[in-house]
Amino acid sequence: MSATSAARISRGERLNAGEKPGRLGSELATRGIRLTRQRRVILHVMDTAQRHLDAAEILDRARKIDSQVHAVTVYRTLDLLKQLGLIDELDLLHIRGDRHYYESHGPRDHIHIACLHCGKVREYESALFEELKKRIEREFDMKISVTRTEIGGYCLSCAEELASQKKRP
Amino acid sequence: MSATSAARISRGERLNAGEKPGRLGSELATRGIRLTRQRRVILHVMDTAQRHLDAAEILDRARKIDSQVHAVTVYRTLDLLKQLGLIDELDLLHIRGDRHYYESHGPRDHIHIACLHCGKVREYESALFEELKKRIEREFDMKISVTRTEIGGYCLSCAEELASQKKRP
DNA sequence: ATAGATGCAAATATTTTGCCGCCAG
DNA sequence: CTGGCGGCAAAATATTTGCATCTAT
Repeated sequence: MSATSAARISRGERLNAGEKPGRLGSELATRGIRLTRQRRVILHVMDTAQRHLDAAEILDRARKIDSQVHAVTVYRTLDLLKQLGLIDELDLLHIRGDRHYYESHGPRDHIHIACLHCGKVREYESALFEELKKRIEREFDMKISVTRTEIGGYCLSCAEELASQKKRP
Repeated sequence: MSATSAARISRGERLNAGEKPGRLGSELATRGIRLTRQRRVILHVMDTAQRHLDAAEILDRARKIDSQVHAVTVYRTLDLLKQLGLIDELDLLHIRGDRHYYESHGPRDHIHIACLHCGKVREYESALFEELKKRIEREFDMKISVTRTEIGGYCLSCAEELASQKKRP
């Protein structure tokens, strides 16, 4: 087709050609992996996300930046990032259905703590958990390469809400 | 249809009418939940499983006992058991695709430790993990009702296999 | 120039739903 | 007897694949 790249880019948030890549982009560049226009957009979405997104949400946000991004490309890019260990795939205890959620993961592991009622997810880093991992590596003769810990319960405000509903339903 | 229950039951493993219910069956009975023929079969499969099964595997095993069991019923029964908190739904880090795996869960939590190469899953109970949960409950003012910890790595034999392949591919 | 990416459509895979007849309690 | 269940088919959802075309390097 004859449209230029610029013409495809929406009016909202945009990615300048010269913009410096985020963490994920740098990682791919380091490994000599081709950085296409679509990948740059998807990586930007992942790099700047403030919460866990599923594939459809990633697609939505990517399209707001560049309407030409396709669902298939999102899936393929997520696969690539998973393979490289640059993102984690979470299920968050299926609180909101069976979708998968993705997060760009930094150098440290963390535990996901989710409220089963309001769905809010908090993160928690813990020396105790690091200790647990070390112990498992020793006892099972195994080098751990990925961990996923999801804990569900009711946060204080939801617990109160539910308790008061129980009194007068 | 006019076939009797007995006629529908296959020649292999079978469930006698008088057979005492396993843990899951007792739980449902206690709660006054109807125990149909199909549920009995599915609960039996879950109660006696020695490893994590996905829905299709549960269906297969159930059909070996009673060929009339349907996929829909398996899904509905699994939902029921999930709701009641009698089984856990695992993803096992998607080692083997995006299916869900189920296990009847006893009184204690355990951590799942999976080899990313051979797919073997081992379980691990840990006082350290219990301590971690207590600490989280305190720090987040939250009553934990479900946890899921999945740890992936390469077991000793797979690590060796992979290392030797690397030398001469 | 060319290996590797993308787009599109169609195929898979998995799980859910509506409706009706059936059965456990 | 009767309200909850299960069967069936069809729908909904989510993800993957084949192939032709395009593009980043």
